[in-house]
Amino acid sequence: MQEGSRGHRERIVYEAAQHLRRAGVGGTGLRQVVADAAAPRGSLQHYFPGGKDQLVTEALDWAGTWAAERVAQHVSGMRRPSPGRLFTAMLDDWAAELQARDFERGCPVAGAVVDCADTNPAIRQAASAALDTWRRPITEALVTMGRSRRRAETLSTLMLCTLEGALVLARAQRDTAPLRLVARELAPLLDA
Amino acid sequence: MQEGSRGHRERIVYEAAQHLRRAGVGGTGLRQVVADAAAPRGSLQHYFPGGKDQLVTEALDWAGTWAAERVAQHVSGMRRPSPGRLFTAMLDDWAAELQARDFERGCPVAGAVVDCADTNPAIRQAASAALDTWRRPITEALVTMGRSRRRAETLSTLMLCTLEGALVLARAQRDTAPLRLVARELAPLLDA
DNA sequence: TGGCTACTATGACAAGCGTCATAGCCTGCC
DNA sequence: GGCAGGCTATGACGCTTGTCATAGTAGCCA
Repeated sequence: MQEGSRGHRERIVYEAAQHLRRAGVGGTGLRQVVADAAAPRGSLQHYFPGGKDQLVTEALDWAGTWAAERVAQHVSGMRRPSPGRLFTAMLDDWAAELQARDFERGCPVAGAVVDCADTNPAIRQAASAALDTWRRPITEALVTMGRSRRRAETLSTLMLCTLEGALVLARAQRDTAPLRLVARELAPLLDA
Repeated sequence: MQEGSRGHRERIVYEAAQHLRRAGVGGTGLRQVVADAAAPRGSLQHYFPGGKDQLVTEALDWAGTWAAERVAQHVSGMRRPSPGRLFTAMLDDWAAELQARDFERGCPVAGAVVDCADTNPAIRQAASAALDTWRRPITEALVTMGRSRRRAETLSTLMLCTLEGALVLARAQRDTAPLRLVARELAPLLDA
């Protein structure tokens, strides 16, 4: 049953990430996570002997690489690539997700940072690493689009900042308007 | 002792807001709040019969008006006002705060949204209201600086989005670089 | 067959949480 | 003086949390 086991482990990590998106670290209960993952409770201490910290850390890792892959998909799916178009695609993606799930889930990294940046160094570090993982493919794409590496790093950081903040505002007012607004306003600057 | 009493109430609200900034709603314990406020525990059920929800709501209200006043101070303190300069002043303010407190505290609104947007309608609503309270003086200032009202609304939203996101990144990597970066990048666009 | 390993099951633990009930203080007013 | 009411003190409740100890099961390999 190695397949089933690894399935359990992966499902737990995935479900933990989804819980982070919904209610942050403090609002994520381990019993609920395993229940939603349809995994046995015993798997927790078997696969994650490091406890909640380990699980949250792995969830952030997973989220970072997932976001990076999503960026790659956007890049490869663009007919005429440009920084502004990439940014717009990412924002559209998030807007659709928020809309579809009734603003239930935001960004797991934000959830971790807001709850743990000052209280849990390991989780803070994992959140920072996840942001780097997410930002790297964006930077690379911008380089491919002709920006200098230095400029690309700056723009990718700007994109992530604006995206994260727009997510907060959007969830607060249950409206995707902020997402669309920042895409519209920033695209020209990114393409300049 | 009416002074002392009102002092207690206000200190509790203030301290609750500071706890929100540090660890979000889930990480804020009421016993710790009253202890840090040097207030008696009994004041909780006396002043806040609505429980934690009421306290968090009032803390967000307080934070919103505080932020609005801070904006007004920045505006009135600027020799040659411009949207970009206002934005830079706000970001500098936050950067200094993060630096001084070792990245301990972020934005209370973000803490509330990330933890409660999907689980607590009252708090989500209070967070949204706080953002409006914060954004209004910014919008008004931009109108005074010659922008159309419609344009001012757009720009103030953009400013808040970027600020909130930059705070998340800055706390994640314990570096004020994102704050300085977005100020530098966005100022020209705001002044255009 | 027996043992070793991977995984699961379950109950218990201490700690913390928000909330509430109850009683006591202390001041001001009649 | 005596009563009323704003405020405080304190203990307890029920619940949930993360963590752990312990036992149990299933499958592979010798």
